[in-house]
Amino acid sequence: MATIKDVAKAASCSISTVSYVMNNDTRIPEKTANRIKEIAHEIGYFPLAAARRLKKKNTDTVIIAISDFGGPVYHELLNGIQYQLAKHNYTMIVSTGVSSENLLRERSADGAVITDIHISDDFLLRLARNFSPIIVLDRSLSAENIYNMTINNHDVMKSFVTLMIEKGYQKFVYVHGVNNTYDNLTRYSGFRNALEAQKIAVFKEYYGDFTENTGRLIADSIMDNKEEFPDIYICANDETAIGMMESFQARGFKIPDDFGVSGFDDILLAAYFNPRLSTIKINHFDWGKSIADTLVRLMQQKSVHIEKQQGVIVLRESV
Amino acid sequence: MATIKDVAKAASCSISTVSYVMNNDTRIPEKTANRIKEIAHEIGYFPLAAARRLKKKNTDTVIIAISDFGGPVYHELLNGIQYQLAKHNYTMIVSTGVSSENLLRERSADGAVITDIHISDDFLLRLARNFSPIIVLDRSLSAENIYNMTINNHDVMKSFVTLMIEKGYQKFVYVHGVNNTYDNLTRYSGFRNALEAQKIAVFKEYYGDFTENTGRLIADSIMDNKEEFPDIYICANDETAIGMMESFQARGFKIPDDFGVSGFDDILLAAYFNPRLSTIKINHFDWGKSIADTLVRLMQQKSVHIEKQQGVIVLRESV
DNA sequence: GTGAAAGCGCTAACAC
DNA sequence: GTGTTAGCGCTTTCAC
Repeated sequence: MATIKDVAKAASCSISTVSYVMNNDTRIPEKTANRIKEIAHEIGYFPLAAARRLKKKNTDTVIIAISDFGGPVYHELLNGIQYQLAKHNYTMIVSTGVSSENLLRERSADGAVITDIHISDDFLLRLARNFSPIIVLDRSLSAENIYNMTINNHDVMKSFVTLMIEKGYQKFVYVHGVNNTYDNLTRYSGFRNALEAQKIAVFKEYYGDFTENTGRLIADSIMDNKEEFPDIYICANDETAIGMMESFQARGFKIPDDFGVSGFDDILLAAYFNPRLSTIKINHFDWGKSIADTLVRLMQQKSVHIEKQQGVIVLRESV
Repeated sequence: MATIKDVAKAASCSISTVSYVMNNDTRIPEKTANRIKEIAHEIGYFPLAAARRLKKKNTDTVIIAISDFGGPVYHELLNGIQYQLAKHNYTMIVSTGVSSENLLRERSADGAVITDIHISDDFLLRLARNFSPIIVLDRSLSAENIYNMTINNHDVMKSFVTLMIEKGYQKFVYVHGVNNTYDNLTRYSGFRNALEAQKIAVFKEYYGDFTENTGRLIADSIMDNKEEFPDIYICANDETAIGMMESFQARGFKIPDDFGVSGFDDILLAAYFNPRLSTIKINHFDWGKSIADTLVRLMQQKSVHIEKQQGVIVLRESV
């Protein structure tokens, strides 16, 4: 493997000169620099990350720990983060499961974004003693070096349900996402609060997992068991809502005539589905960008001002 | 930041003893080892990746360079790779765009899997001079240190189209994915070859990009322009096929009565869509596992035997 | 403008 | 069983 020594030898100069050139130090005249760059290119030399990191004490890298590579939501979020990070010349690496824990523990990056429910609060709290900054998207966790950049799930869901009550809906069902997750819990409590404020009881609840497929299964079981329909199904996210609508429609039900269905996220498909899905729009790309900006400022020891990412209500045809 | 020195000092031993303990060297008696582990844990010490990598000349890490975080296909592929890599105690990192190139050039891993059309052949060829192994999934590239683990797109597509001819279909349309990609080109040539073998001319071709949304747009434009329908639309992948079917059905067409539609990949939704989509099944999870196994063997300098991942024809209702 | 040399945090060969 | 030490490939201070 070619090292800085090989280049120095081939260029008959010292390794420090090569290092200066590789780092575009202006002290080296252009002519010399170009000659050395050419030699490096020819040899196929590029500085080894491990050596540079050890010396410089930074990695110019950011870790995004996600729970899963699927789903239309992460997609846009990751694109937004990557887009903005690239502007600041940071390298982004995405990981799941045990890989994330390895990378974090060994401090393979200068900053981290966590949205993986499999990583425990304890792990993060320990990590934060030796690692900063950590931005969490999937929980509310307070400690030095940990920053929360969540969505205003509760407030926007409460507004949405209140609006549905004003539109005349009375019997409300909530279809949960993965239980005990921050997103599900906060959306659910917004839902409850809206009903309680109007002294309306919850008609029924179902338990899903944020996927289209489980949405289909829930609707199938409702129809199979001939359960009574509410006025509206408030789903924890769009995918669940779309899965349910697919099953209901397959057996001839009309939405919103027979009952309404709403989602959360505003994924691409939401606007294309028939009926077009009413939902709460989260601009995941923008969210990603602001996460990246905040992370970069934190890594540069600059002050940050964090606000919750705002969801906005999008009324279409399904309610 | 806590280093090995801090632990040694706190434990009143040498840094080598700490190192042995952290690496579970059996020379250190359990009692001592536990004491030192406890101290390390208390201090919050964990070996720094950069230092270890520099010394050991390996990273125990693998890079997966993808072009995009979206889509149901990558999802399963990545899960399969991660699943199998974890068994061998490798850490997996996923990256896109310029991040991938940075990581590869700086040799931040011991092996790489490439499925990102934005990375040029030239880049890989240069990289392969200083980096091995590299497994490519999205092209056919022959050089030392580069290994191809592609799908038998051509052959299985040819078999599928031949079968369709036998079923009586005569007028064939091909709906392309992203042009010039390996997957699209090889599937298309399988399609062409099947027709040529039976002296059947291609009825028409459309140009998509592997997405559901573009599939919808293509179908919309076909109907808007009142273009003549073929007997069957052979789509480059499932998402395109499903997008087209959605649009056709929205305007009252019946599949397969009015015309057939086929896909490629067998994504989860293919089996749930109405009509259930006939397609060519790629088991992406298994593919991912065998990619991981091969990569691990290569990193261990063991011999490998590579075969193309086999697609299998799945006939359902849409043709 | 260029070079010599220290040292980042770790592993492992070698010595005892 | 434990400690001493060289050195991985770089960056950067300091000297000239």
